Amino acid sequence: MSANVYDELKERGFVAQVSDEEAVRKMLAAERVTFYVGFDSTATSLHAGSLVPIMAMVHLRRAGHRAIAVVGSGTTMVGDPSGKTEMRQMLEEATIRAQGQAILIQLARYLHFDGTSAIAVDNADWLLPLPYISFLRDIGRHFSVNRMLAAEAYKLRLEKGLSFIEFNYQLLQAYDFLTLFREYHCTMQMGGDDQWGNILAGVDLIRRVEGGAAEALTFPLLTTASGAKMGKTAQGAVWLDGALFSPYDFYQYWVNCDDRDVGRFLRIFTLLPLEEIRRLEELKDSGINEAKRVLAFEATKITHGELEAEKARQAAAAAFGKVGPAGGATGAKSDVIGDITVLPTTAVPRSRLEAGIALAGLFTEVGLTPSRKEAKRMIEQGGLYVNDERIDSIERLLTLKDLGPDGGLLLKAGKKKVHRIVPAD
RNA sequence: GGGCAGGUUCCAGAGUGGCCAAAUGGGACGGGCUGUAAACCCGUUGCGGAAACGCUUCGGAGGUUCGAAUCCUUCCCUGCCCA
Repeated sequence: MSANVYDELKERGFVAQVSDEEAVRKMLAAERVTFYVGFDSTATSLHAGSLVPIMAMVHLRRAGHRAIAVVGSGTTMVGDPSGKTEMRQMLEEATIRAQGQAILIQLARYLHFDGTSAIAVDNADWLLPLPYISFLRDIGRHFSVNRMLAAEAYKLRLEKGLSFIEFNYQLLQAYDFLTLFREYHCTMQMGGDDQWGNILAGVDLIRRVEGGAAEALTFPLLTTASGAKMGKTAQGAVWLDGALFSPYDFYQYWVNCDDRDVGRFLRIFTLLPLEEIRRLEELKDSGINEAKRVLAFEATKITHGELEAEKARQAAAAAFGKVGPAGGATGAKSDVIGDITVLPTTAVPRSRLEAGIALAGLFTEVGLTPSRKEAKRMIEQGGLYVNDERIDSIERLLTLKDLGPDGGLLLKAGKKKVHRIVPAD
């Protein structure tokens, strides 16, 4: 059992706040610690932001500790008001349950639940049957409304309105921790920094009710250097589910990160040794793209597997390898002219190509542009390309003549969004 | 339950009968410069149309009017104050 998991986590940037740093460090060095992280069942998939707790769990588990992943179907029915401006949309119980199941399956990919060193539970199992009055008497009496109201997490909501149901969230999360403490001797809860108050409430509750000692650790809420929330793009969340967000796009998400974020991201989202990361951080100017490719490959490998990561890498190399007629300058690395066929592809009936296809429609059809109107606008602005050649007129039709030697052709929207078209008979 | 103030396009926020597809700012997107980065500069930002123009939008439903985001009725929702 490594003596330094805590220090490793800290050095990698996983630690925002800890209840008692010395106690946690000692505990993690001396014994097999059971810890937990909760995940909301608000969607059918987790997104890139959730990788922070996931990776922390992976590190701890590798160091010999026991991980409990709690899917929060019970708490999701209530909704956490912490740091939120508005009340969360109420979801149906069946929906929440189904989403919880999906998330559990997703988590299994990283944690390989075996019932002993990685355990999966759903808090709906113990929260839903709770009897109201005895819950109030046993648990509710330990909570001070005065203190809750003073908490920073509720400040926003006191201005905008906070309903009673949400006000109970903290009690439920604290009760989760108490339950896990009792059932599994779980002594540490981790979560995003916005969960600090909720986690501490659990630590307090364990002390008051059981006289037990438990610890809290939070992760920094990552934002990108440009201020955006981690794991969000203009199109929406960076889902971990390949069906919602393709491995190729996932790979590109990391490649396109801000220079300033590369080091931080390598530490958190990859398992590369720190020495290797430090070496990559030394890269400057255009060399830093090499570090980004490593980041993208490693991160994609963890979420989608090595095969998908490799495909994504090759597709990116193909799309940005500067081999097209328009690419004057030679690309940085001409080692791999990647496999172009792994790019997102749509087959179009040959007859349509014979007749000639209006481009604005086709770009929209394959999802490169949201509407024909937008596609036309982009053509006017010189933002759409066929085989790396700028489309100069909205009259332009796509025909068989556009097919390249490989039998397909490439559509580009902007410099980065690519889609391959192949004829179908 | 009573009183007051509100619900506008991705967000914030103007607009109070025609000049409104709707100011301004932010965001986003495209172009330029670069390194698939940042910063900066230019442009775009409801849908359809090559265009003329048409269509759908201002919480929901109904109504007044030649004409409504703007007026009336009613319903839903939010905030504040009082109970």
